[in-house]
Amino acid sequence: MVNIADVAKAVGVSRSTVSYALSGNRPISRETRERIDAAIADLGFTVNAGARALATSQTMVLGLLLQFHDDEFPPAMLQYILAITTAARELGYDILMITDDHGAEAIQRITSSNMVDGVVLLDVTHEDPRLPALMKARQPAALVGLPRDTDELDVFDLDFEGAARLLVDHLHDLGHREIVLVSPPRHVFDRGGAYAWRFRDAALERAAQHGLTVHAHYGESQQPAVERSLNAILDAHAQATGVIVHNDASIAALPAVLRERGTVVPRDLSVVSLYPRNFGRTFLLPYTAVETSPDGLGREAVQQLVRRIVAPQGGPSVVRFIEPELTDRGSTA
Amino acid sequence: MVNIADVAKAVGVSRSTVSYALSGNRPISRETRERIDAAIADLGFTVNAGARALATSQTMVLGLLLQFHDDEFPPAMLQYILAITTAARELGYDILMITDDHGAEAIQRITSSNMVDGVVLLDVTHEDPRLPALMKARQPAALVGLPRDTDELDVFDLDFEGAARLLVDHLHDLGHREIVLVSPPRHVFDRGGAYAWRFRDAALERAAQHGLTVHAHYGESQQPAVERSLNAILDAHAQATGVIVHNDASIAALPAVLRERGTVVPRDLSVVSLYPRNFGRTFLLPYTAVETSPDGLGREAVQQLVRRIVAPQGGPSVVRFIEPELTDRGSTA
DNA sequence: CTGAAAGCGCTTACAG
DNA sequence: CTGAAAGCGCTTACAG
Repeated sequence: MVNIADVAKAVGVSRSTVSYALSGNRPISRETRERIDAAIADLGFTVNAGARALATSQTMVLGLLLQFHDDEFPPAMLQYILAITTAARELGYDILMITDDHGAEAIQRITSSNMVDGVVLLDVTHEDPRLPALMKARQPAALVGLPRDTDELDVFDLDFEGAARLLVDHLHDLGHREIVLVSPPRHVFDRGGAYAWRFRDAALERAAQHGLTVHAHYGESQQPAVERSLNAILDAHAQATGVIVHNDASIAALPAVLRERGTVVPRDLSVVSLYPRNFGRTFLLPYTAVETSPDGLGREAVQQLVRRIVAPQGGPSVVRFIEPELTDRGSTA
Repeated sequence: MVNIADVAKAVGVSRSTVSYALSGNRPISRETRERIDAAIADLGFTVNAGARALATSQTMVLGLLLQFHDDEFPPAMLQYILAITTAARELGYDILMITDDHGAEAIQRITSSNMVDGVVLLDVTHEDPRLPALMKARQPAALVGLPRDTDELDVFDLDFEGAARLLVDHLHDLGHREIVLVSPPRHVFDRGGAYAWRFRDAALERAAQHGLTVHAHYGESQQPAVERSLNAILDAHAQATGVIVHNDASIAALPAVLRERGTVVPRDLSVVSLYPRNFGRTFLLPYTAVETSPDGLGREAVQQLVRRIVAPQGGPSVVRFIEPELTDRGSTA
């Protein structure tokens, strides 16, 4: 292992000079700087991450906490992971992936041992059991998903209420009077996935204002139950002219289900939904939809987290709801 | 920050005694050990990861290198990530996720700075540009995917040749004489995804031995091209009685395509494929298939990597091909 | 069974 | 513009 002392010796300067040349934290004469750079390249020197972390109390690593629930939709989760990793890298940070079942313990483990400078929490629930551990940690955090109590927390999420209103309005404006809503599975509600009821309740409320009839149902998240439940729901409401699908697994399965039923969109049924734009690469999703943005959400969370790391007392906590945007793909009439 | 000196002071012993109590690397009297444990719990002490890494030259972190190509199938990739992270955790390691575009530089960066004790490489290609950086690294590696030159490398992959033979034999034994093969997209071949041609070439060879006619085609990886290409391929070979799909995106899209075409499996067409068992949770995949095993593959790779870390000179390099297993789901006749 | 001390490889006030 | 030295928080031979 070539270390900073080797470089210093090769150049004939002190270790501190090499260190300052590395960090730029004090002026170095052009000549010594160049000789130092040359020696570093020559010897193939790289700063030892552990030593630097020990000296500076900064690891340049962020923890990413996720839990792969059964109802999680793999493509969505992967998109979050990639977006967060990329955003972090752009700011000079690496990502420590934590998928432990016991998130609270994992947070305690990586923060108290100083393995990370901050933490990103995915899939935050209403009463997220990981939050107490987070509050005790020295390091700041950024959440994706809305907890009940947002005090002192930086939170990022889609504006699901707004998205629901946008979609209900869209159907209402087109003249639909009876619609079906396919929500996430019941156990998403049970475990506190606030996005599920935030969307549903806002949709129901808006529909009531419009005098619309809405049949709200839990969808499923795993095949073959997804198809079965979609068929059962559609069977039960043959007179409905529109459907709002707020359920990744269900919207992915919908095209095949509708083909099998001989239902033509939008002639026989209008369909609107809510999913990341690039799901369309993996699935055939020709539906008018509000675009959730795992990329944007992940990126904003990371940026805010890094801001906090750099300036721990940098302003009040933020709760940011991404504004929903509707993309019309002609699946409504 | 409470450190080991604080614990030592609280108990009235030396720092080394606390350290040895922590590691168990030398006998400690029961009484002192208990008082140390109590003090640790009391003060909420946790070993500082950076300091330990510096002292031991071990980080207990593994690097996981992946690149999300356009042709990558999200559910498959996520499964690898989760399997590897879980397997690592069971052995006491955390995962540093690296998704950089320039894998070689990233390897150089995390290994030379000693951020990781070893590296897992996903999606290894025939002439993988990351391998030179790997050979230069102090840390050992485990590859998932077969490179041209496996010297000194621990490599894990499915036995794609065996899988191809198994599927060809299966169709042949049922009396099929003309079959279609849907391979990964052309650019997977171009960039050196050896699994693509290993499967195809073995299938063609076996078919020739049997006197079967095989129409081999590149499939696509992104919608809507996936459906379009499947339809074109099926149109072109209406007389074929069986199809082998070696392409995640295509097999996921196949049920909808066949419904649309009015093709009933296996009455009109026999279908066999190759995909991870639990794709069936996300997609409706009622097809007889060889089960690829991202979980098993990832786990074996991690276990071997950790073995190497613990015993750097521990035996010759291994190239392990997982034996293919056929699950009959009745999609052939 | 336990302690004093060197060392891991950095950074950064302190001095000049 | 540069150097000598303390310190970050551990581990582990060396001694007893």
